[in-house]
Amino acid sequence: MDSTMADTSLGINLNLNLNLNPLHNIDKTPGHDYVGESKLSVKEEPGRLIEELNRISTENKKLTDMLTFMCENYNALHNHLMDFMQKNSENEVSKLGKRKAEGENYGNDRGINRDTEKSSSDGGSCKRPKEIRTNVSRVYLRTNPSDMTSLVVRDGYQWRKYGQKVTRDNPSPRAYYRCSFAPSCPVKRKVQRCAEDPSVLDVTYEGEHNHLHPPEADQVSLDVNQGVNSGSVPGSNSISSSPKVTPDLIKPELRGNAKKASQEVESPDFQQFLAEQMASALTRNRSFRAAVAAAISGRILERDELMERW
DNA sequence: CGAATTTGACCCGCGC
DNA sequence: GCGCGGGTCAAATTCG
Repeated sequence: MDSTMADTSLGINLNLNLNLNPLHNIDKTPGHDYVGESKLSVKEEPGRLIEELNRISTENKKLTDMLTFMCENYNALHNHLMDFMQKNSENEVSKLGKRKAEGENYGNDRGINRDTEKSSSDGGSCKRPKEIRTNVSRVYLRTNPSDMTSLVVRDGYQWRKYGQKVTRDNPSPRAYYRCSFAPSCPVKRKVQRCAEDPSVLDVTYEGEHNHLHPPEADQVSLDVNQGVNSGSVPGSNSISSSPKVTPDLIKPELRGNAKKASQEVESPDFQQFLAEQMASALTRNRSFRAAVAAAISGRILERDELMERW
């Protein structure tokens, strides 16, 4: 989950009411004159605190519910996207015909396996059946129209380019990358500009990462050529409207099983973790920080005006 | 100077 | 068998 989780595109409006209790927004630091609660008697204080605690608890519960709801929506959306992408890649394979479907199957360690493949086919009829490549995902990214030559796509993983080719059906070259984050990682990536719309990059991922996603510090949001909007492509097979492209190609065993995950989601620890993650994601979001800053400064100004009137 | 990228050569499967 | 095209290799070059 990243900062995009806070996106209103999920159809959820997180009304972070910063004016819940204006009294508590007032700065209580010793250096400031504070006029509000000091008039309360010592007897009234515990009751008021309990009341306040209850209010916060209720609020916390509401927020947790909203968060859970958002997560459910996100997961549902993610599943839809994956189904959609899988269906499209299947259609593509059938369209491209037998040759391509088979040709892509053995792509991986082709050079290494050449001999073994040959020897296995020497027997004549006992050719090794070529399995259908299932872990192929395709992503389209809109790039900056001012830079139509670069094929750099940042998705958090570390890629090493090992080839470039001009293909027959597309005048723009296709770049071949291998995942170099882990030496043994078999994942490959092909990047090519769309023939119809050169501002769109067609990124094909093949295989499963046998390692976890690189640490947060190494991750860069997928802004092709830095600071460029990625987006949907009308009429394309699959779309990437998320600022980060992290195809779900990590081996299932690394992902953990779904049942365990759902149990974890139920646990209070996870709920707290989720809330923390959300908070962290929100605080990383520039526009959110700006909104908070504006709201806080608004409150401070409001308080100053009140103080002046007093 | 080491790592990453470029690029021409090569390999292999497929269609004719 | 030959040519075409996609994919890969590896030496040369560039970059930090």
